[in-house]
Amino acid sequence: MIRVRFAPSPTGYLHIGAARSALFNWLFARKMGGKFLLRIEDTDLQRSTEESTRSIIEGLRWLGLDYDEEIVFQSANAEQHRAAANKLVAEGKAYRDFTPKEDRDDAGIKQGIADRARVQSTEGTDHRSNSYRDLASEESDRRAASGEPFAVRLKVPREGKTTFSDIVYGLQERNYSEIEDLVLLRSDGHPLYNLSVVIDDIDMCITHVIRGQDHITNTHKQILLYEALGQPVPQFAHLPLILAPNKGKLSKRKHGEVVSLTTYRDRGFVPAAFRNFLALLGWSASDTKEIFGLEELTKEFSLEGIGRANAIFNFQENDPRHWTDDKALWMNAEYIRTMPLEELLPMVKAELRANKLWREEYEDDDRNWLERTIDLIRQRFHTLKDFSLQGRAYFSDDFDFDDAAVNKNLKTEPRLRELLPALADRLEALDPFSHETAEAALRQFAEEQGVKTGLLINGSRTMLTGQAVGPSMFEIFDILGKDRSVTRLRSGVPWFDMMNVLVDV
RNA sequence: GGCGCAUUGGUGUAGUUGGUUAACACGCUGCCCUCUCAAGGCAGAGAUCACGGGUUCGAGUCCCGUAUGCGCUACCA
Repeated sequence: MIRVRFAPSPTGYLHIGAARSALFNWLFARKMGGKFLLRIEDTDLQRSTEESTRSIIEGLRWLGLDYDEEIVFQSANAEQHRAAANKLVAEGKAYRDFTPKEDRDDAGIKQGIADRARVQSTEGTDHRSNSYRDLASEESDRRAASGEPFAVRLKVPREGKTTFSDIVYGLQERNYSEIEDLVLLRSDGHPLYNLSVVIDDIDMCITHVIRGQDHITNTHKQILLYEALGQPVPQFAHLPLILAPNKGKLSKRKHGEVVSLTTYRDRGFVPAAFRNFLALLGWSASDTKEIFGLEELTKEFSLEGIGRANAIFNFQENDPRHWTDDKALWMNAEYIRTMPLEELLPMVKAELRANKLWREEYEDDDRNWLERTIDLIRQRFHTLKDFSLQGRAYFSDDFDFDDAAVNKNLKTEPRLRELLPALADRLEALDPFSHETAEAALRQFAEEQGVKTGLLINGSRTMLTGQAVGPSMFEIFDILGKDRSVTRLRSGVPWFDMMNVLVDV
């Protein structure tokens, strides 16, 4: 039975890279009929927050990635991790290091690594040599018993190498000489990442570890631990990373909200669309298909289809039109206009409700009208937000007029101020009032007045919706109905707004 | 500094065991459609497949080197 896990550390929002890891794990589990488990790696108690845990769970739910079994909180297993480390000490596979802990701040660490490496290469000192490694166990026990603080380090063999075959990257080798005796337990007894991961993965019977490529060097250390513990080593599949447009790391500090999954929910993405986009970052089916529903995705997915090169998440920070990857935006629009209406409806409902545009009649009496309207306006929308923003005039009489639209479609022809109310009179007299009759009436009226139909059409569009763009005008008349159409054509609001503008100037 | 990984048009990717004009999607340009804007249709620009050697009749595909980028190198995860 295949068992995989998604193991985020709850130190912030759910990063889209992590979300993709979760997706790939989930897809693999579902495809293989295995289990997808969730483990919260909250061993860093200072940085872990409950809020972050909540947002991770919410994010997974939003993407439709349900997990099996209970969530495992890594911090709850600390005792077990310690016991494993102590067992390794007792067996002589790990040792106590009584070297006093160095105090280093986060910023100094990267520099410290480089400095130490330089010293090592120029002076030939081996930072890996540790005098406590071969301390007699009696002596070690005595000092520990006397209360002297110590860290526990794994005894990495002097000679040899670790080897594993990564499902994505192929054969990986690393000489033991390049691996430091890693710390398992801090001097305050706190278990460290590599230990905890291995113990928990063993405990959860994980068969395949699918995670970011940044863990590839950790994998060698972890294999050493599996071996020391006498446990079978799982399969590994490392994923290429998702990078920023400058090919740098994608981080919240530098790039802000584009990297947070919740942003996509809040800005009106359809989960299926974003999930589809995410799946295509670093993975592809061999054919040219790109639009995948969940079932298709599950069916087509395979670890072999994952590429090795890091992918760039292409967005332009200071351009609202390209605030995130163009393809993601396109994908979302594609889903909005083509997905089954009954799947879209609940999302639109939530959006309208959040903006106080929802009416209960939409559930029953006006259900049909709602469906027709949504189906009509969704053709041009890019996000769910558009239903309450650009689409506002369809659901409320209280909507704004776009300045550019007023300028272009109304202001340029002052005669419209009389023509449109006159058109309203014609429309009011219609019976029945429909797409066809409205069109015929408008065209005839235009001819009588000696004006272009386009003038009346575009003017009407702006009067009725506040916008310069939108569906075919006669569809709008039909959807809005006679009363609202007529009222809005007679309304002086946009003209009034314009006068205000003029007065202000 | 060391180790590892990667490198196909602006971006995401295809390119089967090496074989004619390097394919698809997004984006971009133009045209058609048209009451606007999309969608859709058509056409197009954009890649000496990072660079340099080599193997071969023939290399994006194999080998070596170089460069660049990224990752790791912590008593962080």
